Amino acid sequence: MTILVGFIYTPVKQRFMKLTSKGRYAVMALVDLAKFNNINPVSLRDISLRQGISLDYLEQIFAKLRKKEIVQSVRGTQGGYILNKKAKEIKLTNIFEAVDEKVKTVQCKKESKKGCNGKLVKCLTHNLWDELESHINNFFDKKSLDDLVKDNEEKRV
Amino acid sequence: MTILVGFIYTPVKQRFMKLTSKGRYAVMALVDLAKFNNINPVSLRDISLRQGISLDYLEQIFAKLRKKEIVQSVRGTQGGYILNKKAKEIKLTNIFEAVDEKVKTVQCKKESKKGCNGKLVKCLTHNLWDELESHINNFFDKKSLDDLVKDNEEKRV
DNA sequence: AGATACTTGACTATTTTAGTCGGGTTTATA
DNA sequence: TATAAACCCGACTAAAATAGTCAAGTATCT
Repeated sequence: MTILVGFIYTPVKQRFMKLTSKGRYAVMALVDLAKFNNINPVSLRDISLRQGISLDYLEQIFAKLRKKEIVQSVRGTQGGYILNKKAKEIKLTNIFEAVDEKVKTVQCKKESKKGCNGKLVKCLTHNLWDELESHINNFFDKKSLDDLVKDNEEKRV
Repeated sequence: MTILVGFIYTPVKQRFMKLTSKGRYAVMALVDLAKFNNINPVSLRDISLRQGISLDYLEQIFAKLRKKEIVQSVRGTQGGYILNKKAKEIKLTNIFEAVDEKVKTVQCKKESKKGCNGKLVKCLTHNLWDELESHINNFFDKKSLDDLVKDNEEKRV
């Protein structure tokens, strides 16, 4: 039963944090790319086969990565993708940003003079989400593609 | 174009990490409850009004919290909910678990003898997701409801 | 010329989210 | 004892997001 008097309830439909297959695929594909990125470009077909990701979906993901200048494309036969920066300089944050995975936990705008949820005060848990956000982003900011490749090589030995 | 020879591609539809309004509402509501949980039970109606969360939705959320014994219900007039444990003993992990917010980053089963994605080896980024999972859960395991209430009181002063 | 590979954009089945809605039952109090 | 406040329960749903698919290109190497 919803009977609210003198109070307009405005639903908040927005998801406030996500991390899905798209982001995971992007990272997996880039680690693969970084590993095989010696001289020749790596084709999406190869990545698709090795990593078990739909080729069509990979194309979408790489279009985004290209726009954000994380990879460069080489067209034609023997073409593919190469990294556009050193693996050390590509942080997880950059990758997730590129493919639209947000780690934004607070939907209240900092610029606005109002508090959260249209109220005049900060919501009770505002600081928590702020903290959480930086906790996670801190992790992503530190981790580079290079770390992942090295981590992977170590485990192989 | 998807032309894969000798390779059966099995899509993974599963989201691997989420944290949405339901979890946020649960935490907000419980902080509210903990603050006003002195002698009398707190009604969902009051929480709804104070926190701007749909009453119907709150009822769903509290049903789950009750099943997990985080809150206790008091029926009848002047009824409501009370905490079933000390605020110090209720960790964020418990809350998120209760309302089905998973922080499970790896979909590969640890028990299975196979690796990830049905392959024989771990996927390239397996360790990353493992690390991320414990990084986040570590944060949630430490934070208790009591911390949040105190944090809130401090900021008021 | 032909094959390989990237490029673009539209389309879609399925699932999830964030609720709503309608009917209960329980209990304090007037 | 009537009533209203509160919890209880299950079904339903609009909208959005996800994880793709599909079609029709263009560029480049051999």
